[in-house]
Amino acid sequence: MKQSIHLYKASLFKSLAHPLRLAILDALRDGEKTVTQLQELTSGEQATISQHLTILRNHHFITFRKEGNLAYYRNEDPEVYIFLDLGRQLYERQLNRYREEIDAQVVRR
Amino acid sequence: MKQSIHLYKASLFKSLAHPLRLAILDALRDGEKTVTQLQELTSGEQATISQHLTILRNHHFITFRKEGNLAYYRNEDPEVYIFLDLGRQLYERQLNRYREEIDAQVVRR
DNA sequence: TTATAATATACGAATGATCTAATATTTGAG
DNA sequence: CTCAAATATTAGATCATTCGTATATTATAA
Repeated sequence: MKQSIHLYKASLFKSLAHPLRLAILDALRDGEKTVTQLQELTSGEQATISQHLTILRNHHFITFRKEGNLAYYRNEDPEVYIFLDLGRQLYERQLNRYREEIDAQVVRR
Repeated sequence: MKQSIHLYKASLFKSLAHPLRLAILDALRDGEKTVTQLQELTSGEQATISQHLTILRNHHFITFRKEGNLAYYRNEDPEVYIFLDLGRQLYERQLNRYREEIDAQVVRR
């Protein structure tokens, strides 16, 4: 049955379906960052960031190394960016469609 | 900054992050289906299906036509399938691991 | 007109996700 | 050892999503 596939895929999408987690992944596009740096880049609370990092780690999108008392996080699966970028295309197509609708309405008057 | 993009993308992912909605989209791969057919294919409750159809409609992934008292739903944005398939391909290894976990849980009940 | 089938909607209950605040852990400095 | 900085974890409160049940709507048939 395909139900387990749908469950898995749903959990995959869910893990990406949060603005802060997307911001974190974007911030890690150009190499590793400490938690503090991620806090500054995304303007999220310390505990909140840490929790979202855990979620992304659990899904193997990111990993980290410890150096002293700093944790350097980095992307673990570059293909997630292909995925995110394709999501961007979807977004843009829908935006264009929406614009066309608006334009059509304006013309009709 | 990019916060609104992240918000939008998150809502996009969220709209796909449900097993039943994924099942519906899959069922519509080979052409239009009535709500009753979708109910049978996905074994979801009538009201539940209808609610999920509304969510997918709001995101312009699907649309429908009315014929008599039947509603024929169909895909509105083929690119969503490229997106769904990419997710599948890229994470198949993880999927297998996860599927084993789920199946093990199902068997246990 | 009444009845029935197909679908949609409304709304509260249940469930799940996220945030906040407090506390714990680890490391290095002094 | 004690302290401070960085990060993680926990518990409860809050918020969002989903589901179940009931009701509404619409089209058709009788």
